[in-house]
Amino acid sequence: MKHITIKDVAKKLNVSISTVSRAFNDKYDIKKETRDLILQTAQELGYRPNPIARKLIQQRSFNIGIVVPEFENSFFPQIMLGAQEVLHNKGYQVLIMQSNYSWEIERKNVETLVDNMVDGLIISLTSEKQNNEYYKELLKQDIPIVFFNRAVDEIPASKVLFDDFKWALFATEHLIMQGYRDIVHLTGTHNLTLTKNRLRGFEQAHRKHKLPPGKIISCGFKMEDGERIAQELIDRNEIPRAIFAANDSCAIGAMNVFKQHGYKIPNDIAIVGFTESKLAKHTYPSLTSVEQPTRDIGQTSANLLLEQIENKGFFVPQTIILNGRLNVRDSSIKIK
Amino acid sequence: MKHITIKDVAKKLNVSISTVSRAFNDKYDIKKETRDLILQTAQELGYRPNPIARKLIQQRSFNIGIVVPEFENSFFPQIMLGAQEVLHNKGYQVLIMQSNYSWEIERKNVETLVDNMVDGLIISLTSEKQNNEYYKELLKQDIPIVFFNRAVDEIPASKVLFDDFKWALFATEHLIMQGYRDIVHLTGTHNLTLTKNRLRGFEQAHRKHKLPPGKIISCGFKMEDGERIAQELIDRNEIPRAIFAANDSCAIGAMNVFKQHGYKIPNDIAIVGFTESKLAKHTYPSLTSVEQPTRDIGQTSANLLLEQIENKGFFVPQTIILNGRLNVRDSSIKIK
DNA sequence: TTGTAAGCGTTATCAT
DNA sequence: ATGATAACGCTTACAA
Repeated sequence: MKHITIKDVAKKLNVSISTVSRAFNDKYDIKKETRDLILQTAQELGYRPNPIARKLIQQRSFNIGIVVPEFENSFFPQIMLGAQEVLHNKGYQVLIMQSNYSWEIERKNVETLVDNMVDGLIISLTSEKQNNEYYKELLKQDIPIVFFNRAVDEIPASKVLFDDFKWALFATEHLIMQGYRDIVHLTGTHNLTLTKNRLRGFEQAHRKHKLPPGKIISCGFKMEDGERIAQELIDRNEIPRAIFAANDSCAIGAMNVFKQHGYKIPNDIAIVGFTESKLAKHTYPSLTSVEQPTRDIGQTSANLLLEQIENKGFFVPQTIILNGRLNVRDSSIKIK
Repeated sequence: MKHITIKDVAKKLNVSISTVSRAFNDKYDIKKETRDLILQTAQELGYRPNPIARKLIQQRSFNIGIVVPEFENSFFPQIMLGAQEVLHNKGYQVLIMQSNYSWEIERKNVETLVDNMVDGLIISLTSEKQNNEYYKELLKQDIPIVFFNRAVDEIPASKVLFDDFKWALFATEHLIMQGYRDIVHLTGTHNLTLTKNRLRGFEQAHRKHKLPPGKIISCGFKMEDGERIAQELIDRNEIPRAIFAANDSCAIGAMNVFKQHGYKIPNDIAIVGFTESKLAKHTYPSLTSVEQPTRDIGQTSANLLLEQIENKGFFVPQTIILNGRLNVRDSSIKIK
């Protein structure tokens, strides 16, 4: 079955295709009656202007592309919800792609989106090294991009970020204030800026409170990472009094293993996570964690992007840093 | 900055645009040397064939659209991962859109995807009523669609489903075998086929074991729904001995409220959920639940779609029903 | 107010 | 093996 095109409508009414086109694009002069007639018969015929053809000529699509590493952890989904809200309101449709934490796939994703002529991109980087030149090239071609969550200084684009240093400092301080000493930090994936910043916060907290530096263990962001580290600590009989993990998955993985081995949380080991996951509230005991303003991140990114789309050519890249919250729960309460 | 087009490459090498085009589409005759030369200079110039133009003429895009209600619960994300795996392997890119449980947005999503000329669609319906005529129309236009999770009989398309009846029966039987009586079923969202099927399974289990019919409470799929129902039961002092909830969120919501009021799970109330969420393993106590083969659902849907794309015109809609698993955990263990 | 025709960046059908 | 040229479905000067 063939698609109904502008020609079919034109033929049916014995008008030119430009007239039909005009009926669908208010900005031109056209008699009200003809327009109504055209719109009506178009509807009857089931005609919808083909946006592919439209894109080809107008070079814009009213589509926005979002690329995220995954959406299993409700962190990215919530951000996308926030972004979608704003973008829908402005008449944009949102195309989402996931990179699966692979920079090659991320690259393909972005290319696909660009190929589809999205008007702009919202991206959370998977790698801080691999695609930088490519992104710079896109930016040079005046394709609006906003990065969030993970970004790279050398890419001159707008960014929506979180102050990992500050909140890691707060999270660690919280443990210190509760009276815990001998705190171990389980770091995130190696080499990531946010990993480094969370680590810096951890260290700064110790300095600020004139404590000897805390122990640092390279861990990772997955539950298995936390499980592995906990097992190693148990095997080596080096049980810390408290743990500050670089994210919730890792914290929960460690917590589970400790629990299985009979350790009580927080009585034997207190634990604090980072980047509030849906799980934190529901684990036993519930997990103290730093919450990021996910919805706000999405909205802010979208607004920044829209601004950039509207002032294409002469806009100044902005970096917005949003605030979070420390949700104190049972895993780190003060023990008597 | 202007986009580099086929013309730029042609001009640079003093060949016709058709030759350049041929270099990019193996199927035509072209001298190896010219092709290599063209490909190389194209690379240097940063030229990539514009897929929009390509789509316009070829009427295909090697893009597949997936529409889901949400991706906060890891259920849909895992399915998409499975689908993406298969589709990437076959050279397709995957565009994802979320309907937010609104059939209007779902409609817009599908329209956007069709407008972008995706070669096929994988959809989980949000409503079983609202867009049916539209989908039938698309199918008539030979647009390949596979529905999964939620589908409607009257739409003649391929479907990948789960046997809700059977697994609700198993789940309920599990409670019965553990010795629990006075079981209450918290149903899912009203009017959905899967809600009805889970309910039927619950009832059938009672019949099969010659028990008086269990109590049924209309609940919903959200955590708040479960919380509300639990609160009502407590207020009315109608504490059941066991609960079979239509999904995990609802089960967990109810469990939390009961726990807050001092009830022990499963000693006072046993609970079984449905459709394994990531949470189930981590709640306290851990939640017995029916697990759907999410990854398999995604892969199967993708394969069905690819088959359909390749045999466009004459294919027979298939319905594939996949198997699940009951993960027995602490919330429903036998009490002494 | 409406029609004509050029053009968006490709591919595909002819010739050559 | 390569080049002209029509076509894909639409928008938009320009002409009428």
